[in-house]
Amino acid sequence: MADLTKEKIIQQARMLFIELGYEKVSMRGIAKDLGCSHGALYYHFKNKTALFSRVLDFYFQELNSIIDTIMEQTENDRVQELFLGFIRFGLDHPHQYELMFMLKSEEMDSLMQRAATESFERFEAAVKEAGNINPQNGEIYSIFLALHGFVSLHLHRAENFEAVAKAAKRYVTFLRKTI
Amino acid sequence: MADLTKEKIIQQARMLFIELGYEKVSMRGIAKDLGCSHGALYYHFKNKTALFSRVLDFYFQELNSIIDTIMEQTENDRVQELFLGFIRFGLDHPHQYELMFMLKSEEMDSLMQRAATESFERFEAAVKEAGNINPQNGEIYSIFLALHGFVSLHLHRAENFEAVAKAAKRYVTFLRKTI
DNA sequence: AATTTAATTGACCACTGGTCAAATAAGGAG
DNA sequence: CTCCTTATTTGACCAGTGGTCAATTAAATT
Repeated sequence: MADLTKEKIIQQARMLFIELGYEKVSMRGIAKDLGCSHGALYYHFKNKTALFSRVLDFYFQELNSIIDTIMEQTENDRVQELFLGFIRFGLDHPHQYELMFMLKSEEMDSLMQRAATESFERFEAAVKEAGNINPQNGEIYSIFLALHGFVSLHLHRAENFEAVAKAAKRYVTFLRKTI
Repeated sequence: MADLTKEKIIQQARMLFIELGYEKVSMRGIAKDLGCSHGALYYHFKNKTALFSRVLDFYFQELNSIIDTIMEQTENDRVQELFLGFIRFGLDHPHQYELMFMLKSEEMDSLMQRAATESFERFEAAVKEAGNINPQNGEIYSIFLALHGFVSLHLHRAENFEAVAKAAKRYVTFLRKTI
């Protein structure tokens, strides 16, 4: 027994959520893919929300590692890379981005905000370091919001990042002017 | 009979969607409030989505009329008023805003885009007129996206517009610099 | 071997969106 | 008024959902 671990459940759920979105993934669906009953899932996670919040952690880790990778570069304009990197991440992983930043859910809010805030702080620190600046008054937060606006409204119109790469670059240039 | 009109259904649904959000409103719930069976609703609207899209039209009309009202002013900086007006609308009607701009739904997309696009065009024309400018390359669209970013991320953290009025004004000033 | 603990099952509940044959009401036509 | 057609409305029904829980099974401990 016990080959049904929390980890295995999270991994399976992770793929399903990305493929189908939050609503269309059912606990029974996850259980079926894992070859167990849906009741078993409720032994490991108290409800669908709790399972999803664990999956969310994974998603944010991915975004964090993208930021880290960009910061390891030396030759490029890393501020621009950070801005574009965020947009690219959103548009190339639309379902995932939606789950991370566009899902509304009472109980989820605090959990999501935890990871989301952490990701933002990493983003903010990276921008400061890359741009060798130290703006206050939440200017970087404003930029973050603006990037989110771009992503969220292009999410389902654009096929992927490449499809709006030009517009994204223009937008990023437009935003850079402000700091 | 026939005192159950499309209009009555739309009005009741309109309030319920705002109060509870899309998911938590059920056709049975609407029917109960109207004193009819849920089956009757399916005579007037082919499904929940179709009913909701009619409700959405109402919501966008409200936004449109806010834009119109601002444009009737003469003394104020109407560009700033337009930007702030959009943010205020979003934060003071969070549920409604969510339904208008943050709901993802396959079939809904085209319908929502129709009304949303119309609203944006009105916004764009207003900004051009108020600012006496004619920017190209979708700069106004960029600003619209940026405003949406601000609203969407403050939607459930802020109690209402007043709670973030200062940040909103800073943000708007920040955006104005770009055109 | 006996007992305790960890995990799993599947029947069950109240709910959802949606369908549809049947019942009901309304309006004309003769 | 009757007959027929058309416009509504009902409520049983379906497949599906998230969630609960007593009963069972497997594993570890004594």
